[in-house]
Amino acid sequence: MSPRVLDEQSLLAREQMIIEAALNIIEREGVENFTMDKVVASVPFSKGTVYKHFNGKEDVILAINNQSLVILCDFFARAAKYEGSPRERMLLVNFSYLMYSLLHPVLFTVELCARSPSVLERCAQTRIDTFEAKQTTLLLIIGGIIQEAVDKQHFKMPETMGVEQVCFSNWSMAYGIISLLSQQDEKCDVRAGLKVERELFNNNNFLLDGMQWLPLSGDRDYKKEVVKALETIFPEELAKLAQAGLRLDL
Amino acid sequence: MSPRVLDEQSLLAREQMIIEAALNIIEREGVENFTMDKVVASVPFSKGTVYKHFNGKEDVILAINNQSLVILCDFFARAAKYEGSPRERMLLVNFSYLMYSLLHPVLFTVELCARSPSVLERCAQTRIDTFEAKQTTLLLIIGGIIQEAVDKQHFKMPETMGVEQVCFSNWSMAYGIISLLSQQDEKCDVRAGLKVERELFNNNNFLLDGMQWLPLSGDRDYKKEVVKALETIFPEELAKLAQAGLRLDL
DNA sequence: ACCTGAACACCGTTCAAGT
DNA sequence: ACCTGAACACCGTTCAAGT
Repeated sequence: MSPRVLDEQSLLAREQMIIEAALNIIEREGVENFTMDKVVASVPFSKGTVYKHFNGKEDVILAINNQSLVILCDFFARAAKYEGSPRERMLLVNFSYLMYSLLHPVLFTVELCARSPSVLERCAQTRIDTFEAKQTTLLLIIGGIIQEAVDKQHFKMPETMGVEQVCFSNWSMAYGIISLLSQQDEKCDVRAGLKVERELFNNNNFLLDGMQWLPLSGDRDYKKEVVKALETIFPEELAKLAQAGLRLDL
Repeated sequence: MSPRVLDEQSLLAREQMIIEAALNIIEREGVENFTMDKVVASVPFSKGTVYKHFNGKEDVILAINNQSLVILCDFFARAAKYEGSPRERMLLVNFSYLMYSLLHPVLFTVELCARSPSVLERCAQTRIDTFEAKQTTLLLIIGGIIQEAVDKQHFKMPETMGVEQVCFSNWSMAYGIISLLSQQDEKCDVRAGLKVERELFNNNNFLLDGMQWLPLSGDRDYKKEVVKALETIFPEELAKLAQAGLRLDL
């Protein structure tokens, strides 16, 4: 009898089951209470099999994050293809990141954990490679908008910078704001009076104005434009947020 | 015989010993390998005593972070009192955060961990309060610079914003850049071509230019000023970095 | 009043034994 | 070739017993 070799198909299916089981646990109990034992218990395979797919618990967390990035990527793409000036779409991409963090708070929390050094250091290199690749995809969407702005002469690239650097400017700005303000549950001094959507809007305008990316915020009512555009791009998502009592207040 | 009651003095001394032992372990083995067992083994008290001081492992991590913030606070203060325009000092405060992350990479890593939701959720409320308080102190230093810029009419506060919001703009910008670029060890696509000091410098100028905070970057050679100021404020620290092969390349 | 460390439940990971 | 789950080492946390 020839040795049966598992086809890639079913291997992937199994991996997918594990990832989904893990996400379920995290959604019910929080990342901080996530364990491999619980995963194994809620999946029809043994520990050994689970460990054949994943280096360990941290590796599972990164795997979840890698999947989440597909959702985020879709958000980015929808924002990027909106018809509007490049600058407006840049703003919209950042707001799509915010939408993502609000609609999928657990996934966003997983992302924050996945990025923390103590987790990343325990992951399989191939999974880190996938993570990097997905991240690059996201940055390329931003890069495309920047390139278009340059082509349309809305924006003149500073001599000392490349496209990747302008990408990173935008991304790190949004990441800083959203990650620092996303742990909203506590009643804490520091974040009092800060509204994530407003800070994101303001900072984005400052940053792009500082880059001289036209049209400047003084010449356009970006607030109105963003509100309108979001309703076009994310109608169902906004409804879902409103249902949860969350309303963007620009 | 009257029951001996431990004075606060020795309680604090003991807590300090535990914190230092923990930091030692983290410095040797990394946050990801930090355990309470190891702490107890390297300290002359029993498990029970350690747990009398700390809610658990995460609580110890936050305690370390709270202490580290004193060092960071000193860095901020030194940058803030440099003689120079408010805008220059704002830039310097952000660079002092960068200096801190380079000089104390382990402490900065601990900060990233401490901020991650899975850790924060397990800490004692009083320790979280201390964390918030220290954070507020940091933001107040930034706030003082902003206030001074307003007083000197270098900067007109946007009508829709308060001082805390401008503080947060600056802080989140620096935090986003430094935290995303600080896990430098891996050879990863995304961060290729990005230099943390340069991105921080550029983004800060964009942000402040966008805010119309005078003097604008076109009217001043901030690069030269920052280099000179850092040599004045952090001479020993820069030497230590250079010794480690790290040189700020603006 | 305070401290100790044994004890327990749980977790991560491995690998010899099975099919 | 692949899977299983017992086994092990370690970890976090508690608390009855000691001083």
